[in-house]
Amino acid sequence: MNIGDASKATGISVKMLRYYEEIGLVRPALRANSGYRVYSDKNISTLRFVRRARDLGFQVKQIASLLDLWQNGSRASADVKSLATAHVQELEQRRRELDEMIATLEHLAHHCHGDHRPDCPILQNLGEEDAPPRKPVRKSGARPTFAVV
Amino acid sequence: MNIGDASKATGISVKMLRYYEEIGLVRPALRANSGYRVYSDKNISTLRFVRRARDLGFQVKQIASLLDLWQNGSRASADVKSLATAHVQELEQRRRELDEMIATLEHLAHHCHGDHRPDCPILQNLGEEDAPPRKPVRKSGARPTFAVV
DNA sequence: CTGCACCCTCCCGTCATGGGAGGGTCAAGA
DNA sequence: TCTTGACCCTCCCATGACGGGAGGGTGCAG
Repeated sequence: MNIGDASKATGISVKMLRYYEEIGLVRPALRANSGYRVYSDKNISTLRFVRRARDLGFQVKQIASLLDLWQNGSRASADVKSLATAHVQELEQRRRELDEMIATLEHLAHHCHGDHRPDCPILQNLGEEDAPPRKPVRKSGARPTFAVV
Repeated sequence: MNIGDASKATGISVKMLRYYEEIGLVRPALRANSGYRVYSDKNISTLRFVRRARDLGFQVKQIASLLDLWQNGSRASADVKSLATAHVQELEQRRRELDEMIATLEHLAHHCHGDHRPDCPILQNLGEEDAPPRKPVRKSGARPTFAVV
């Protein structure tokens, strides 16, 4: 199987297949004499695992850990579970943030008549003076992930 | 007001204040003889507007549009509203995706006993063979934003 | 043999943000 | 007056998870 077939089989773009290899998430594929990457069924199922984890919003580093656990027969399920629940908590945190934004915006939009007149509670709210000064710090948790989030 | 004070007053980091200026989101601040940026109260309130919009998950380009509308007395509230509701829909899309991930993971984690034994439905699920082949395409909607997403 | 689809590497762009080097400015205190 | 330390400046690089494209090789069908 060449990389294009592997892409179709896994749902991971060709670019990403090469990238995952480059960053060491998966072991380098074997090469044909031509230099083309060659994928085995085992490679494919590993990659499929990766895609699924990615679909669940795991970051590449976490996927690496999951892969380790997956391939290590003597793992403890507790390790997997804690990884998963930690991730769930992060997702929930992001969801809370989204909820807040959505609620605020829907509230404001609901009170905006949305016609030719200029007055609009959305802009009024954004322009108010009482801004909660919130530190210019944004280091923990909630980092951007790939597209899906 | 120097940039550090502006940062404290707005909750935007010094780095970001310079960045917003650089990309043209806000007009360049005046400079003192020393070369230091000097911020007026008006500058501060504009920046506060920016931070609020950012807190609501708007991207920089959208914030630029909002700023235009804000500063343009002859705007139509309909324009603001449509911008806002489009954004809400995007946030809702992301929330749906999060919901799906969370539901799946919680379900799996719930059935994982999480002890010393290796068997674990989470890994089993990720490793299953029936992966929905989903195209390796991810171009529309759902792009990563800053931290909060 | 030609054409086309595929593959290769290498480099750059994205978006919002932080980090740090290397150096100038300013005000308070000794 | 000199020093110290807290600011500020610009410039460049890194992040994460991708995509785009140039420039060139490979492989197979007609």
